[in-house]
Amino acid sequence: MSLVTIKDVAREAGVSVATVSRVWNEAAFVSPETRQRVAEVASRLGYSPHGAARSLITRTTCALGVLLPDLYGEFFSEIIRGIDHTAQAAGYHILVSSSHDSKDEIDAALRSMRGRVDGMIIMSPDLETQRTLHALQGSFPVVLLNGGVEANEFDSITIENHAGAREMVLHLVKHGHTRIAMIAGPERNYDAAERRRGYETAMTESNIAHDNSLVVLGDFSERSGHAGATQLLTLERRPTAIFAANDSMAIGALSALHEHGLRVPEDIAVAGFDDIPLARYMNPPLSTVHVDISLLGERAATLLLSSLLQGQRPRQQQQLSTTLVIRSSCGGLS
Amino acid sequence: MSLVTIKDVAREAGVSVATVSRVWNEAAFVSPETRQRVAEVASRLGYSPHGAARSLITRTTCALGVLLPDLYGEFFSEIIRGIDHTAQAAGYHILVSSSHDSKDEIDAALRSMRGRVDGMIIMSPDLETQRTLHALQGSFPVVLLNGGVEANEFDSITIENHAGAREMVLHLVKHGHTRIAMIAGPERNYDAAERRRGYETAMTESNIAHDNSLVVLGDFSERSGHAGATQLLTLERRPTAIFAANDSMAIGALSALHEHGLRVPEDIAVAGFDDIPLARYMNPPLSTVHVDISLLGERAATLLLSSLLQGQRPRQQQQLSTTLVIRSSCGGLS
DNA sequence: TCGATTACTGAAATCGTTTACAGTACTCTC
DNA sequence: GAGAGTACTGTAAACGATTTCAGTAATCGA
Repeated sequence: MSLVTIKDVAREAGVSVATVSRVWNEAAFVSPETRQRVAEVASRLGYSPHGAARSLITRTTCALGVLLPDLYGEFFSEIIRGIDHTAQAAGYHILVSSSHDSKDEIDAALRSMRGRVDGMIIMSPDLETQRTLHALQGSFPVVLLNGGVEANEFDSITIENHAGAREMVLHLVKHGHTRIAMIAGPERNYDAAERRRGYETAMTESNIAHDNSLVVLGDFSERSGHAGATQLLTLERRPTAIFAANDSMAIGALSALHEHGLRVPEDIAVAGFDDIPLARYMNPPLSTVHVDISLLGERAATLLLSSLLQGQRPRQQQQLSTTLVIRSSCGGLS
Repeated sequence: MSLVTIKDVAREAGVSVATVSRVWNEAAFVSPETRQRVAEVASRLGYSPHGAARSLITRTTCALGVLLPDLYGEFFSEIIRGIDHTAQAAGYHILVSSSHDSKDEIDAALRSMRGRVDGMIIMSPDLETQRTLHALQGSFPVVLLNGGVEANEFDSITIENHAGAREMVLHLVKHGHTRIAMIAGPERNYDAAERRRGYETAMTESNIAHDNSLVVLGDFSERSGHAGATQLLTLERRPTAIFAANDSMAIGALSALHEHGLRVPEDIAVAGFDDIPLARYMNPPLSTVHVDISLLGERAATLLLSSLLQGQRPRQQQQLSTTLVIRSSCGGLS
């Protein structure tokens, strides 16, 4: 693979390396014959420039780093998909690294990506790690997903977690539910915290007394949703609706309810958050707060690319809006 | 980010760049005082070595390239997850690139990764592109996922598609089904072709006359599974079981059946392939052919890493075995 | 015919590292 | 006190590209 260098091509074609480089980059004036000959030799030898060497001198790698907390489920695959599509269209690669929760891990990942990427997209919903990022401010083009850092330190895109959750809960209230349970996400997770806050806001606005036993904690996995719902069913006064902080947990909850012989939505309503592609194929189809996840990735990549091209410019904070998608799992189709 | 170089550190610490390099790589003898001083200056200046420069001289990038057909759904997120975990543990990064179907796209992706990765994991189920890969043989460490290339050209890992599909269909037959439909995958897709072949083998072995109208084509998406099932329901003699070439399509099929008011498995049995994490949370829980997808990724990464370390060695062809997971969607729990 | 312009090409510096090689300054050993 | 080792450190040559600068040959206008 990396055996044939620009020198080989130059020697074989009887020109200097400079000329080969010029042919390759279609830069300056090269006579048609020379260009032709070099191109021919290059393709015969199977030459393609060495990325590292190139980026050493051009000071650009044409690669974006992507740091994610963990690669699990459709949520992350959709994000990566969005980022990759946008990056690829602009001729960029993406360097993915997952499972970075602790400060040290993030630090290490950042260091080891130095000189390999032109900028980074970081999704670090854990509230703890925000401080690490703080230090890094300004030294490197970064786009934050689901940050929760103070405004204008970084470019960032956040989901309208609070508004979306509030809206869904209000919808449930509107359809007569008052005992609405929530399967919340990890406590230290920013998105989870905001969604929970949205739930609480809606409950308060609806003058429903707060009942702590109605909120159980999950970790965004189907398994934890299943466990959460099971726990809720043991309550003396059973909730009439369950709002899960993401679709995976909602799906786990659905399955737990079925196991207990409960009908959804007749006996108990269920709603999720994210609208992963599978949500509409559930039985019953899952009502959820729609987030265009892949768009989230696209936006992040676009933002990062624009900041690479434009250099210094004011930081941008974007919000990704959510919409209610009412299917039949919450019984509020009317 | 890339402002502070080894020279800066050297100057600041009053030593040569060689010494700094030695401290960093913990290589040769450096006096404790010097080491201490250099380390202190380095961390004060926030130095970390420039990846490109480093890999230029060391001729190693500590990165693996991953070429995928498309990043969609849990299947791919699980694969990437498996690869990333293994790579990370070995101190490697992964460079992901998706949506490469045509020969030209794969070519371009391969070229542009030159000098940026030490080896590649390629998943190119399309039978067409196999020829492109052929050309590349031997020039670069490559592990193929779901290949279908002739043995011993590359390291490869393939799923036991044929055996798994056959086993599932035999299971359905054993439970009394004779009109078994299949929602197959894309025709030019290797995995899809093998799974279909497994279905046909099982039908033949069971002396069930082949009925072409029982096989409809999908593209591995939920949507196409939904469409496929809908189509099958229009048949005069309705099938009593549907075997989908992957879980996403099976899930789509489930949803179509529910919409038509059919009970699963009482009216019609459904089975899938892959056992994505969600399968068990379906309603009813989906019977499927279990594939440890994340292990597939891990194995691929492990294989590639070992070939990087060991250099030339005989090619390895591994098979990833499948197991039947009978849940209630196919009614054969007994 | 001469100088200027144009069109093309090559030599060499550069990017930020690693590493072979060549010192230097000790400490031992006899 | 000479020679040999040891422990450390610096110089400089790579790695494979890009790019500035200068040089050459051909063409052109006067």
